[in-house]
Amino acid sequence: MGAHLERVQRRLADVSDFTIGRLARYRSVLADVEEQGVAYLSSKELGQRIGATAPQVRKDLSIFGSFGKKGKGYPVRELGRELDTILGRDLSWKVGLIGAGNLGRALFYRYYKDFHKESIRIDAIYDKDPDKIGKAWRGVTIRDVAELGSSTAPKIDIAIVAVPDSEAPGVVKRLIDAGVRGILNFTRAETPEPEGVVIRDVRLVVEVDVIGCRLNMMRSQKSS
Amino acid sequence: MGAHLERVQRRLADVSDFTIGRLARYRSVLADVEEQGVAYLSSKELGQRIGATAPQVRKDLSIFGSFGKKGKGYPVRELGRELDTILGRDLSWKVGLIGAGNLGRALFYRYYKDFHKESIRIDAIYDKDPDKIGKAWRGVTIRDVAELGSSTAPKIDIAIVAVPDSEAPGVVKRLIDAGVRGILNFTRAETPEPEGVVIRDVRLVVEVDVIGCRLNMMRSQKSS
DNA sequence: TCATGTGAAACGCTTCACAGCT
DNA sequence: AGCTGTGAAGCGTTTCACATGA
Repeated sequence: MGAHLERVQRRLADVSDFTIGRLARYRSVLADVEEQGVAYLSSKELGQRIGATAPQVRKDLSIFGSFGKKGKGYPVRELGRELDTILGRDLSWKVGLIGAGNLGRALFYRYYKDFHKESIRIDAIYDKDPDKIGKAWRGVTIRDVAELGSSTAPKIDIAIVAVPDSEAPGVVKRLIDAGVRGILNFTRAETPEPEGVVIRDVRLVVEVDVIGCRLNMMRSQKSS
Repeated sequence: MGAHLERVQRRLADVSDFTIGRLARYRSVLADVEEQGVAYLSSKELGQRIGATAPQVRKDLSIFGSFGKKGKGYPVRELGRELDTILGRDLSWKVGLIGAGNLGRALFYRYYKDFHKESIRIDAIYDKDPDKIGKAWRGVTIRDVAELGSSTAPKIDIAIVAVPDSEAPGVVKRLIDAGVRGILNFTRAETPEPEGVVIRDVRLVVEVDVIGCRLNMMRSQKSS
């Protein structure tokens, strides 16, 4: 393993999810501007694209090394590749979708559409409905969730969970037993996060509640 | 306006989105346990349900008053109503969906299904596709986005944006012009957040990247 | 002059410890 | 004994100011 990669991985250990989220968005911006033929981007420009300050961008990137050229900015292409490594994208994780209902289908096609730009592809789909099992979306066959973890089933690193709320706890348990270590959960279910497993939740109702609360807040400030 | 409500609104002013997000989840838990006939819940129990510590729960709730009974815990029903007020749920915001594609449909039915438990209902849908305009989902008619802001169109407080990425900037601008003050964005687009407007983003690709990065991190820790 | 990289300060969130009530 | 409410401490993140280099 190269000395550089080793340093990246050591430093990665104490980086927050906030920072990682921003790194992911920097990468996405860089992919966009690279396509447009831009060679250098300053921390200010990069920050503006995602609503972050210039010092924030510099701090984030400086964790892993000195990629910028003073007086010029950051080399778009080079920094993009660097972020691919930092984010672990070069390991090309296998992403699986659990739940082929309305939401599952929507997510599948969103990621499918983004693939050209974002290089994240769902390459396995699981459901428990016999009517769906055996069908395929864009060439990806829908398999029986019961197969999960069996030797015949395709291996998954990251699972996107879009099953009904009531089934989520069981599904998550099964995923973890099957060796899946990363889970993106779209259900209301609260799932314990065992050591060595990464779970992130997208809570649709909470998102709307937070917005409603902020609006409530603004209303009362104005009227006082 | 009552003195109590006034105090809630003053304190709301300097509360973080983290706290608001937890308040929303407490409310959701309380709705669940109220249905099961539980009368009191301790900060410890409430926290466990969402993966928060007991002191965290107490701090969060103490911002707005003293709702608990020492030695007993928090009265489920009462605290639930209180959180409804704090979150501004009693104002019953009008929620609109922009974009009636795969993702829009999925979100519509998710919220529709949750309505019984969560009381968030999408009551207006907009799209630009002539084939979709005029159709209805569960009795909610799909209208032309061009109508947005016109006097004939139903008023929206909070918009859920699920249009293609390329159209998002224009749609968001139009929403703000039409007086919408809360936006939940599911596209990759980066949109400036003008004073007085609340925007929250759900970035599907970033979520997967963060998980991938954490897995990368764990891998290298183990192997060293 | 322009923009990076970075230690130090500022800020905000979470945890802790314990007083106080039932 | 059990659990809440809360000031203070601890910890982590962001911002700032400036030294450094092109």
